[in-house]
Amino acid sequence: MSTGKCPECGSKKVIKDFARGEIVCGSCGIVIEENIEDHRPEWRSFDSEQREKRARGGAPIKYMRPNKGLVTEIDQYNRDIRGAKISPKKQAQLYRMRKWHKRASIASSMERNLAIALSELDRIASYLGLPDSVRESAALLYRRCIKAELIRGRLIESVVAAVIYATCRMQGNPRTLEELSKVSGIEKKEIGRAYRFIRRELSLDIPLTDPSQYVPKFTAALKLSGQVQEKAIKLLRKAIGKGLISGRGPTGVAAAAVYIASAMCNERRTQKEVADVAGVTEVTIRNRYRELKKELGLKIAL
DNA sequence: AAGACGAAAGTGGTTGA
DNA sequence: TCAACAACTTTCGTCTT
Repeated sequence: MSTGKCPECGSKKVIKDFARGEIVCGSCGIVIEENIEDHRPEWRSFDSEQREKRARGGAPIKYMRPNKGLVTEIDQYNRDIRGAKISPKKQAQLYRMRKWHKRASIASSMERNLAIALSELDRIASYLGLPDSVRESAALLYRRCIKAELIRGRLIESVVAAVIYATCRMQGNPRTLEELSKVSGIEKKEIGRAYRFIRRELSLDIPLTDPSQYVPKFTAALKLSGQVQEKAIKLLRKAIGKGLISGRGPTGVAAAAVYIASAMCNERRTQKEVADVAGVTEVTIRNRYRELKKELGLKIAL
């Protein structure tokens, strides 16, 4: 193995040439080792925070993810496969080939981007069981993002997730950032950031999420009757009328309403059960529940 | 024993200077 | 860019069923 010392001449000038996969002695030129693997990360980092985020075990990302590694390249060395120099005429030809290859790549990068994005979009959509209408609108929205050049500098996946998030909300079928994060593998804040960005740049008009939109999901997950569902939505209507929900997380409010409604209909669920399906804590339910009870003057036997 | 309740301290994100 | 801030979570002790 590479000891940092040349076995032939003893010189310490040992050079790792990753482009050729060789370890050579910088002094006498002997090849110490052939076919070495490049253990350098395939990413660059600009500060320690990034380095921590990107460092990981396993194979380079480009082999784990389809499409990402699939770019053809014409390398920069004017040599044939045996390493011999090639004629000036051929060199000129190679130069032109490189040039046009590069141009063609850029022209098709948009197409490729879209292709990756659409397959990812489809994957997430089926994972979340979204209807075709959502997929269509989401795809359309993504195309708008490309046109407006909003993708550059962002992971395709995070934009896709943001687009789906936005579309779901616009169609009154909201998903939480949590859910998107789970199926896309992108961090919640990253999706949120991308979402806010495209909403601003495309000036999308997306209203605040109405808590009652979450109610059917929660009641279904808790196997509660339609009666409870209606009751919960009625409670929320009143609460909204009193301006009780502004600034509150919609899931928390919805969860509290479901909790109250379940108790009122004698189909009681514990705070913990409701909290789990809603993705909030019991404490939050209690806080919302307290507010609802107070403001709506509810008398409930609990 | 399990659930409900609430206080206090901690966390991550938004906002306004 | 930074500090203040609101919403939410975590943790923990107490009370109720």
